[in-house]
Amino acid sequence: MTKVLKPQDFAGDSHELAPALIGAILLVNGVGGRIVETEAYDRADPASHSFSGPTPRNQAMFGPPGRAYVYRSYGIHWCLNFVCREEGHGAGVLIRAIEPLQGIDLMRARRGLEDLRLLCSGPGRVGQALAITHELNGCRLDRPPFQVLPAPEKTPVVAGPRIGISKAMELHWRFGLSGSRYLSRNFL
DNA sequence: CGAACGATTAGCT
DNA sequence: GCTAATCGTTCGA
Repeated sequence: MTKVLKPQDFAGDSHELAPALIGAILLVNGVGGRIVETEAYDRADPASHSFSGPTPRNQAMFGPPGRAYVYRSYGIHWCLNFVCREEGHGAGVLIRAIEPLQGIDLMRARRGLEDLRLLCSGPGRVGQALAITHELNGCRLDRPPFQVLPAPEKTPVVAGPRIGISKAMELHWRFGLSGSRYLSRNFL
């Protein structure tokens, strides 16, 4: 019986939780794999959706930690975040890439793609492969359909600038599993 | 009420 | 490397 991460495990700062989640297992209805890339976002961070305070879209970020914040990206993709820190703070960790491990055939069917390497290597791709939609916004991560298992003690993590943002580029809040071939992009 | 803009991706040059 | 696709959210008038 493997222990799942509980809400209190998500109570830390986003830039501390994001690297700690590298190597953790994320499953949605039993489908998913190992988290190999994350990014941290914070209320005091101009690049964060929560920077300007609560709005209808980002309300989940201001709710209790240990829940999902799901948003639509570019009108096309669904992206998954883990809400962290204490309730009302508006911090979260974006799940940018996972290494496919379970339900691979189903993920291939959802993505219309064979290549393992392209299956979940990007936040929009993760959303499509795991069938993430707005219905999961605000849902607890320690209950079905979610399952999040902790990362091993020794997990080599690398950091770098976040991707696709135009503000706060100096914050190196993108984290990856060192040497993984399932990253959305390599680290310099 | 209108307009600009994305925490992106796939496909083409 | 460059750009279209596509639409909800946010902000200014």
